[in-house]
Amino acid sequence: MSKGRVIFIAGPTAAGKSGAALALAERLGGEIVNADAMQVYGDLRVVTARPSTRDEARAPHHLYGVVDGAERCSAGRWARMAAPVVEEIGARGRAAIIVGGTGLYFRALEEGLSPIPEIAPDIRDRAKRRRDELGPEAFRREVIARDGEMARLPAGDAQRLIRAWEVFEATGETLSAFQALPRAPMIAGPAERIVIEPPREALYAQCEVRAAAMLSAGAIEEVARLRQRGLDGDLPVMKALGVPEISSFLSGDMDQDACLAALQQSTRRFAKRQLTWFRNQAPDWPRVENAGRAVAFFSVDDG
RNA sequence: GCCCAGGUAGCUCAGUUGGUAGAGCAGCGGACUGAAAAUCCGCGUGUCGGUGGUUCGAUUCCGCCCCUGGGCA
Repeated sequence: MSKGRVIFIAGPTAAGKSGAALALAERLGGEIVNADAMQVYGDLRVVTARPSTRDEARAPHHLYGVVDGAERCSAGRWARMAAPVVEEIGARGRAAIIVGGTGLYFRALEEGLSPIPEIAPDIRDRAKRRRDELGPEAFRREVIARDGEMARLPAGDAQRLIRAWEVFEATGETLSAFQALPRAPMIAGPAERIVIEPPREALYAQCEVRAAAMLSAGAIEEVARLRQRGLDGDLPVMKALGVPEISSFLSGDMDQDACLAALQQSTRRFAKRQLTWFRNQAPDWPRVENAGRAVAFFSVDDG
């Protein structure tokens, strides 16, 4: 009946994606797969608004909290985990409902990534050190000298320039040469896709409600625990929305009101960036304006 | 009621010796191939409270009115 169905539910934070996925999983007898870059980390439950254990009991959930905060996930690593999970769900004759706000992850899964070898972490450290010693401008020039196409990147875009540098350093080939190679989708068959895109004002209001709810639901304790691990501030977990803000509160640089305001603002800004991403990078995905419509959208042509 | 001080962008304010105005914050748009809740790039969005007057020209000067603070009664 829902055999082999692969459903993508994307959209900005606080749009109601998780709830839609759960309702749909129950209705279709499906299983849920996380496509959110931060919800993969075990350390962050409250702060990433991960589904509760109660929700997780209502339908199978995959790839939530599966990576330790001391490690780095990545689009590639996630897609390599997700592809077999989706495959297995299909083999069970159930619908795979992939839900999250990380557009790049959906893209990695349906289009594949360029076949670039795994690069040892110490090479990235070297790239960072190199950028520190040369300065942003000279570092950019060094990257361009090896890979002319990287001239499109401004000197400030440390992350992409470091990536280009490390790929060349590790492989002797340019990043753009790899990116010119064909990519292979990581899942079979087309997925049914949707973007939940609520009106801006309503979405921002939801962002604010969510931020406030988080703080009174244990986010502060969660971040305090994370801080006790003494992890490198450069790790992805340390950059999740709420972690920097709550850290400032915990170290006394901000009072709780300022912390809430800061968290609300970064949540709004994040939602805006997501809207921009989907608007321009996924223009052909159908749109609905709220979670309820997303559920209805996939329920109609079931079977 | 009278006397001061103010009314300029969403907010806090600057400024124009008369030529329709600019900062910070907020906001908006864009880029996006293994850190993507990341990392970048770009953009002032305005009846200068209202209304008359003087002037070639008023946000600026003058009159009146309205509003907000503070003071005196």
